[in-house]
Amino acid sequence: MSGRNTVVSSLPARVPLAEYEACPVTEVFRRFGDKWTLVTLMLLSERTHRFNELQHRIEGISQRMLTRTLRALESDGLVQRTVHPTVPPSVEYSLTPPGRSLLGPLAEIAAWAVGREPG
Amino acid sequence: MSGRNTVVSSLPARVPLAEYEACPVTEVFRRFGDKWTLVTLMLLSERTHRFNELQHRIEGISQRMLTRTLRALESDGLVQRTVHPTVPPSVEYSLTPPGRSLLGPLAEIAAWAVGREPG
DNA sequence: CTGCATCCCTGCGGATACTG
DNA sequence: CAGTATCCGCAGGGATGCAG
Repeated sequence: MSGRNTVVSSLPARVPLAEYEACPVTEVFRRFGDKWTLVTLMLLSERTHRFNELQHRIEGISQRMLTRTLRALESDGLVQRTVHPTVPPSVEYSLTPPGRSLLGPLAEIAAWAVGREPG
Repeated sequence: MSGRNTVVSSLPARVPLAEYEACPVTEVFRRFGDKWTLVTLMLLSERTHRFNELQHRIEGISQRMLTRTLRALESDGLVQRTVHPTVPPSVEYSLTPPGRSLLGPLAEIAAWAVGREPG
């Protein structure tokens, strides 16, 4: 949407494609609209998890997708990855403060979604 | 996530795939994570639009995708489609009350997204 | 004007096998 | 244990053409 965002500010007569694709709000939904990001984030909101823990708690996720999901969250600065150089290696994932700050707004959406559930 | 939602309630030891996919919160993000739904919704939050108006205001969208996007929003009950049987036909799209009720939560996400923009 | 039908291309995501 | 590499199918989405 606008270079800032479309949800808050008023919209131009014609929404430029480039700006829309650069819109941070759009970006958020595209990120969390993928298959595994949301569950992963929610599990991490409980507590720190090891890689294997996550894989066992999320039914149906493959190693590949868990890795990709975590890497994406990490590069977004929402998740912190900590490697313990033991043998065998142990890697812990936890939410960063920005990651936690998302939980509030997320709960808003959740409340809305749940509120219109069946009827 | 859980049959209700994962964001609010506590998570099971193992998140069942079926329940996660049925989670309304997940569903919301998947819906709005697609390419055109968010802009469309935002334009409609301003006022009622005709099909052609929308297509001209959203740079880069194809007829096909605008149709699909609107149909999806309609079947979600977020958008109302009104056909005026004139020649040539005229079709108007507007937000339903449920559609409007989404704007608040959406603004929360927007604020969060904008808040962490560049730095 | 407002669509639907068709073709095609790309990227998401699953399955499997291999490494430090 | 925690990944990476490879292959591959499928759905999202663009371009174009036709229709009521």
